Amino acid sequence: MSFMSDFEDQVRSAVSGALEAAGAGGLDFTVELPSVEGADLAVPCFTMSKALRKAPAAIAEDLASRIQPSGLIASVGAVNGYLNFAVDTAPMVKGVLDEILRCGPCYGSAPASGLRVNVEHTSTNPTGPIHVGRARNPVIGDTLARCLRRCGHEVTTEYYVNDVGKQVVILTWGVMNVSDEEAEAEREEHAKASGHEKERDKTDHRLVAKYRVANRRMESDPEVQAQIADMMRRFEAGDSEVIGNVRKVAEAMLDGLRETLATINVTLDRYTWESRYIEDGSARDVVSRLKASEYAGETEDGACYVDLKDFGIQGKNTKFTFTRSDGTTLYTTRDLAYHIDKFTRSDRVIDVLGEDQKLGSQQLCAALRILGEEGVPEPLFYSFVSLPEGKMSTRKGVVVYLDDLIDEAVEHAYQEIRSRTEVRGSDMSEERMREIARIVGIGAIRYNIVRVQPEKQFVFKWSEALNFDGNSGPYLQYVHARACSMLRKAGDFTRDTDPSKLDDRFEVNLVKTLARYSEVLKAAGDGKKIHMLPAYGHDVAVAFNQFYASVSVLDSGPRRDARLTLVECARDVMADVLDCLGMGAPEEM
RNA sequence: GGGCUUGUGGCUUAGCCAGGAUAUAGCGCUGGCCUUCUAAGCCAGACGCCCCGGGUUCGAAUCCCGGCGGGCCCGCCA
Repeated sequence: MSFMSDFEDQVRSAVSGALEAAGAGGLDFTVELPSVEGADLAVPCFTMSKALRKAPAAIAEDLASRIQPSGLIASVGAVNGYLNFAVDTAPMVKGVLDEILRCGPCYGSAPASGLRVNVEHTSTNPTGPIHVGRARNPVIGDTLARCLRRCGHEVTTEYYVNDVGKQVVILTWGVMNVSDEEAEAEREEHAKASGHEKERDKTDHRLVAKYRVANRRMESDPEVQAQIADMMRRFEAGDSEVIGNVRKVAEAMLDGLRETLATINVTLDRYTWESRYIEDGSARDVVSRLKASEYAGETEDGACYVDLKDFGIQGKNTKFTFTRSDGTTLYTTRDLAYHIDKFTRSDRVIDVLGEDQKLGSQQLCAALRILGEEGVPEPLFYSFVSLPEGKMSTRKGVVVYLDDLIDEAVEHAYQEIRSRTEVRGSDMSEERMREIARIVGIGAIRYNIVRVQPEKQFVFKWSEALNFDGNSGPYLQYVHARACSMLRKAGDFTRDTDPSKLDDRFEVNLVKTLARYSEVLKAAGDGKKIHMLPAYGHDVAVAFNQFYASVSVLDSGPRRDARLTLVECARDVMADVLDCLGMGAPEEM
């Protein structure tokens, strides 16, 4: 149990007691975080006004006079119709710091819940490199997974690989039919158009050139179109040669994507291939179960659907088709089989999806209910990232690749580090500077993505992506590096959590901020509000920097050990926040 | 056309679901702070009809209704 929730419990019972004494026992009230300084929790008295037939201000005065500060409650006051409570800072400071030192990296985390949570994220079609338009998905998904682990759950992250369908078949046709020379020419042209010297030598970038050429040729050449259509037919008929080729190409592309994901600290526990649900017959099973349902119907051509109008789906989207007229399954049918499968191995299923999937996800949930499945996936939607000039498109080449963004951010970080080491006259090695530049550049990218609520539209701007000041990833990392530097310079010290030595307002404020961590993790993980986490990290950083600026830790006589202990605790919490954000925690920068 | 979503200082953004005190923070802007623990920092300041109009309420950025602007979706695609 965290310190602040103990405090809240005491406030609740104090107010209940006071109401009882005032002859209004059982009256409902809320406890909230005050927006004014000098109070740690507040109880608004406006709602009690009617029942007590008294002005809120008078109620607050009356209740305040009936509460004796005790336990963790240091003071009670009546202001503007609110009951304001201040926490007793001494036990708070000691309690929180002792807890951080006792728990180590587990501080803030909840005990094991035994709940199996599956987080599906990224799942981009293996037809081209990841671009910033889609980059929100892995960052949101990975951050959420890290939060959920800290909420005590057994988390599995999973990538659903779409190796079925026209797009991968076109790519496969391209890989088999477009010559390396032709692809190279395409790459050069594309590089020129996007302002690069040359395209990078990386599997996914090499393969996507063939995909682009294949798309162009298909549009202009009916013969190519026929070949691709033939491949599609053979694929759906279960031709093992075609399926094998497609799988091989998709694997190669996926290797490139995995490499990119790994550089931004995203690794997934499991890759599930869509074709598997055709092979193992579970998609067919879904078909026969849906056909047997009372909502099933069939078009004149023989395509099958279920009508979802009783499931809250509006307008002309109520017919959810699950087989073509030739009887073959559709993406959505296989997605049903996939979700049924996920629920056999998870208690809670979360899908991180682009906003274009909203209707599809609703239909999926309705179909699962028709199938009598108990579990329903929880979608987490994000809006697309666009460029100032408009939407990104792999095929048109209007795109900023995540790999390019990473390079740019790392280079920018390197320049910053180099100029700083010069100013400071430190002798950091070239290798070390490069290493830290990676941590800082990648941290900036991840932070920049999660700091905004997922549903908000996001226009990609280099100036924002490369902002290393203020509300940025490097700002948090800087605090960690500063704290490490101080602890390095301090040498050995004896841990001291004596609150009488930590009574400066900035010290108390820093501890209060550290005390909030577990609540933040709960909201960010279980509540799926991951943007709370970067905001919290920013709060910790601000509190630390204020403390840093107001006292000279290494030169503070009898308070030195206590202050160093606070520095250590702040650094450890910040290190965990950074890790939860999938960012590195550099010891110098 | 219908559905979903979004609109908060010049720009970006928190708060909205569970309505309450002077609306959060960053960039940018103005002015201060490095002989002393990393100035990627700290301090002070200016900048807001919380898209518009109604309604509910003692009280609305928040809830309801109606507009307007942006985004997404409405395939026997994936």
